[in-house]
Amino acid sequence: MNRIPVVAVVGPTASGKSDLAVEICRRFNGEAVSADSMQIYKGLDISTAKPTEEEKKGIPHHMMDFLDTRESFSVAEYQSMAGECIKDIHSRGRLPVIVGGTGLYIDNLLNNIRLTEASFDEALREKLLRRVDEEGIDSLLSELEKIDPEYAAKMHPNNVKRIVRALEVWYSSGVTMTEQIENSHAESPYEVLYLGLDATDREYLYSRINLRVDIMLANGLEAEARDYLSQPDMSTSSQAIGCKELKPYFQGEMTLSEAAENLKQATRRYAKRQLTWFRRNKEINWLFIDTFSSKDEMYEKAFAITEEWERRLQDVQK
RNA sequence: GGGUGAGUUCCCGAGUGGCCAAAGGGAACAGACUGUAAAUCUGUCGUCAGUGACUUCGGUGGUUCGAAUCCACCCUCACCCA
Repeated sequence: MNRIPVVAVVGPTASGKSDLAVEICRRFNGEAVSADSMQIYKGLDISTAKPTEEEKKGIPHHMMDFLDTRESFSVAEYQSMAGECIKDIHSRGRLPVIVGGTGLYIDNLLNNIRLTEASFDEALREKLLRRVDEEGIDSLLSELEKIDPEYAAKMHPNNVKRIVRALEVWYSSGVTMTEQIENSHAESPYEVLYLGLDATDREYLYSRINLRVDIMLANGLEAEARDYLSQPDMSTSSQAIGCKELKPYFQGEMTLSEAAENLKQATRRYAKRQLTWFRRNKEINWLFIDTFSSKDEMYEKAFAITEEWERRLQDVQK
């Protein structure tokens, strides 16, 4: 079976993924496929740090800027939509370049994880959540122990979301979470080259984040947040870092600079969690942005790795 | 000049004679993660050797078998009176 070659540019926020992806696309005839749980939304241009038209340099960007902020979204939808994008780009003879910081989306997509058959049942979740309030989580955890002792053993009692989800999967599909995970490993249709961005000095990354938040503020983040927060009924998008941190300022509970500090901190913590996620993927070719004397030098290194990967792919096909 | 209150481990903050290396929170660091993932959860968090030792609670001295906790003086800060 011939796999579809895909380049994946991953890393924490503010590490320079978008720029690198664009350069890879320019050099290798590619198109970008965003893997970002928040850039899928329309609006929120500043807070989610979407690349501007100028920064895109004419490269098509898929899976970005198409969903209303009131709509919820999930990994499963991402996986199937992005999968279609990849197929389409490949069929046109171009290289799909996945770029983003949402590790879950990337892993599910590129490893071709098969999720449960059963679609998400909101009523069931509400029912289980109500039971948590009424009976306490211990009751649900011991129920899970009877159904799936292996998975239950890994659950901390505070981990309400995952305990509820495991029960949810069982009651809606008759499959335990342990079985589901075992069954999920399908063969991947992709041949992936992972390029990861990080910094040897964490402070270097953090100062880039701080700077970026200041730039966002200067570019009108406040107005974007005011506008966003004025609309009701948001789901997935309400979790985005950017607008919610400014709310206390709008409500007069803190100064703008205090809110900005919180926003920077939330972003730094997010970057750290992203790193934790990506670091366990041993296939990633890490590029440490603070070890290059210029952006171009870093791009050249990335190009070299990509060229070698392409060469190896061609050898295999011969 | 007088009075009152306060100074605790990176920060906030509890502790008012032994059970205190010192609650709790935050930050930081590390980890997890299978349909909410920019979310959620966990662990570590004075130092060193790892069931123990050592140095900490503004400073100095004292009381006591024993002090972050009591006493004296000093330093700093806040507020009040002049």
